[in-house]
Amino acid sequence: MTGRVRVFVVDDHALFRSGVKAEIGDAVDIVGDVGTVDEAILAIRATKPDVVLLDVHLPNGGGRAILEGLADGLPNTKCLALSVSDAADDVIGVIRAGARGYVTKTITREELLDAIRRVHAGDAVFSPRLAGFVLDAFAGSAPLASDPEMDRLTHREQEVLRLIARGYTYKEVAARIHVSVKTVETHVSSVLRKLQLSNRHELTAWATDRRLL
Amino acid sequence: MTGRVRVFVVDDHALFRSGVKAEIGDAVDIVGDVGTVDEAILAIRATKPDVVLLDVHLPNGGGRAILEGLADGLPNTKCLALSVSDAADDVIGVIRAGARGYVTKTITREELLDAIRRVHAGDAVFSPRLAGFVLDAFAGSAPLASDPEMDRLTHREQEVLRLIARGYTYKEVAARIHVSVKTVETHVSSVLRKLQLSNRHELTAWATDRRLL
DNA sequence: GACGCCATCGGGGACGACCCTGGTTGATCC
DNA sequence: GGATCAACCAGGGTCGTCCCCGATGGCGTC
Repeated sequence: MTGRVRVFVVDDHALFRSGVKAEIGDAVDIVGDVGTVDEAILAIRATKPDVVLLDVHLPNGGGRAILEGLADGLPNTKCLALSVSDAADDVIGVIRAGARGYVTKTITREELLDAIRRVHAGDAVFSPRLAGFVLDAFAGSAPLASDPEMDRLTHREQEVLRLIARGYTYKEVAARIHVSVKTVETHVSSVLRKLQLSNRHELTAWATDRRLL
Repeated sequence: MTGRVRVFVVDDHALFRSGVKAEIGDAVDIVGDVGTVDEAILAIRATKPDVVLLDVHLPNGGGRAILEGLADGLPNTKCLALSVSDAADDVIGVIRAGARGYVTKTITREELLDAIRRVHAGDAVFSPRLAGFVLDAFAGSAPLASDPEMDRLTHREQEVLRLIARGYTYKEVAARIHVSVKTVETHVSSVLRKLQLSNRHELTAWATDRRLL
C-alpha cells in the first residue's frame, strides 16, 4: 500500500490516455492503461486497481461491456465513467451497469483528482446536472398515467385483473369480490381477449410492466 | 428575484428549524418553516421555494408523504433530505419519492450551504457513502451471489426453476432442455419442496425477489 | 458392494386454468 | 320497444399443474 490511489485508464484513444497520465500521474499511481474491452477486463482483474477511469464509448460494447465483465469479484475496485457524452442514456446505462460516478472530459485536473478520490472513498461523483438523469430514472420511471389499453376494460375487469396478476386463484378472487368462480372465469377471459394475452403469466408480466401492482 | 436561494424548512422539531434559520438565514432566504406534513404541502405550494430542506422522519408519513403530495407541479422546487438517519432504506425511499439529495444532520454550516446551492443548480448531493446506497439499488445490485437456499438446489433444478419462473409451461421447459415433461414435473416438485413453496406463482415471486430473471 | 444422491422416466389422480356455448338481469340510448 | 352492454351465472370440455406411487442407471463415498 503506497497511500496513493491506484488508477487504471481505459480509453480507445492512446493520446487521451497519455494526457491523463501526464496530467495526474504525479498525484496517483497509474497502474495500467489499455484501449480495448478484452484487454481491459483481463488487465483490471490482474492489477486490481482502486479506481478505473472508463471511457463510455469503446468498440465492442463500450464501457458497459467492461463493467458487466467485471461484475463479479473486485469489490474494492470502483469505476468512474469518463466520457465526452452527456446524454442521459449513456449516463443511466453505465450507472446501471455498476459505475460509481460519471464525469465529462471537460473536467479539470483538480476536479478529476477530486472525483477519483471521492469515488475511491465510496462516494458517487457526477458532473453537475448529470446526477439528475440518474435520479429521474430512479425516482419516477414511467408515470404511465392513463393507459388506453386499460380504459378498454370495465371496472370489474380491472379489479379482477389486479387480483389475478398478483397470483390469486380464480377461487380466491371469487371469494374476495363475492361472486362465483364462473364469473371470475368470464372476466378473466374478457381481459385476456381484450389485451390479446394468452394466459395469466403473460398477464402478470403485462401488469408488472405497467406497475399496476 | 433576489439572487439569493429561497429555502423552505420542514422539520417536526421547532428548535431544529430555529437552528437552521440562525445558521444559514444570513446566506439564503428562509421563506417558511413548518413541522407537519399537511402544513408543508400547502405552504410549499404557496411559496414555491427553490429548495426544501426536508426531514425524513415526521409524523403522518414522513418526508415521503410530502414528496408524493408535491409530485405534480413545482418543477423548479428541489427537495434536499436532511436527516439524522443514515439507513439505506431511508435514503433510497426518499430519493425514489423524488428528493434530489440526502445529507445527514451532522453536516456543517458551509457544507449545508454548498449542498443547497448544488441542489438548486440541478446537481444531486449526498453525504459520502450514502450515494452508494442509491447506486446499489439502482444498478439492480443486490449482489445476492451465493444464496444458501439456492445452493440446496441441484444444477438441473436451478435450470428448471429459472424457466418456470419466467412463465414457461412444463411442456415448453421439457422441449427446451430436451427431457420429458415428467422429468420437468419431478424437478419442479423438488424445487417447490426444498424452497417450501406451494405453487409456481410463489416461485415466480421468490425468483423476482432475488432477481434471478 | 451397499448406500445415497442425482437425473431420467412412467401411471394415475385431483384440481386449477382457460375456452366455448349458452342463459338472466338491469341500465342506458335512440 | 328494441338494441346494446355490463355483470352475473352454468355446463362441459381440454389441457396444465402438482401430487402420489413407483422404476432405472450413473456416480461418488464409506
